Amino acid sequence: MAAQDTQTATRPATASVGGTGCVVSRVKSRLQAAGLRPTRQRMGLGWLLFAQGDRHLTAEGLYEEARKARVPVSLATVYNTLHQFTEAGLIREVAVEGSKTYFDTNAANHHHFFIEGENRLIDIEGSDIAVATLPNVPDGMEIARVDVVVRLRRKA
Amino acid sequence: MAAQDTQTATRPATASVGGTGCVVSRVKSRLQAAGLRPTRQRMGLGWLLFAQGDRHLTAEGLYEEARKARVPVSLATVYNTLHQFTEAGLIREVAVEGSKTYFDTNAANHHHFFIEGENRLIDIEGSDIAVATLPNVPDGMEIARVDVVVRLRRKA
DNA sequence: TTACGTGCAAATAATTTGCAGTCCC
DNA sequence: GGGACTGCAAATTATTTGCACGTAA
Repeated sequence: MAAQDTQTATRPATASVGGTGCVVSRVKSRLQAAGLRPTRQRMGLGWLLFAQGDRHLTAEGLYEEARKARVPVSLATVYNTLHQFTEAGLIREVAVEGSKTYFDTNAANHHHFFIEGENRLIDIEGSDIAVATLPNVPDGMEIARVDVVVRLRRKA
Repeated sequence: MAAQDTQTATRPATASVGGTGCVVSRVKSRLQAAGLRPTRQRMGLGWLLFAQGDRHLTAEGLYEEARKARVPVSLATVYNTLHQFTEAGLIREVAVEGSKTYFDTNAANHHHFFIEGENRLIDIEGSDIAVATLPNVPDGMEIARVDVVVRLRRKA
């Protein structure tokens, strides 16, 4: 069943838990649903992550944004929080080579363009790509996820 | 054209440059074709990399093998050499999340299984997977490569 | 109150770099 | 011989951890 999910990019249902319409309370609800206390830092980072549509960022990047947005938080907490959010399924890590780890605020299955040289990620719309035939999976294993990265370079 | 290559996994033509049949001289030829002096270290690492079929390894891993095989080489040189080989197109980096960088001795386009928990990579046979529809590429860009990683987990 | 969070600084882990000495062409 | 290559150790970069203090339930 994981195979089919690969082709869709719908938001997870949790996006509207406790949907009062207010972004802040929605962030709060998502945290609580994940068993995380809605502390000032987590609320602030959650706001930055979820209030602006789908984004791809690094821990450093989010830390920088938090500073600009006057969210009082340390870099270590940004790392901790990103991992907790990932564990909770609110965001996910994107597998790209390179030293830094990128996090994607869209936890639903979808794929990416990766711009070589710029180290930038762009979402690929769900309907624009599909994995046709899936390979035989080794015994005792199942597919957790299928990641597709289309690497782009500037045309000559 | 990059799109179609995605589905094939044939070895690159360079694999047989100067093919006298002897593995050592074949490694030597490949290095020279890439403009790299066939030094003892590069020959040794080239042997380890190419004489055993397709492999996926980290710098640390190759260093360890070199030690066991009595190839005198330092870790720094292993890193340098892996990057030079990558630049020359003899091997390639595989994009998987995690701290370590994996190198693949098969530089041809093909895809991978990634075993979660074990951090292990397995080749997917070229014919077993295919990307059906490719997305529209942004203006001025072209596809450099398409990477597919099928993440596997042990069945419950 | 009290367990969970957070900040800071120090610790790791992977990788890169500077430079003196070595080796291939 | 001379530039390319290598080894070592020190430097960098990204990330994690230990521990004292703060704060939500």
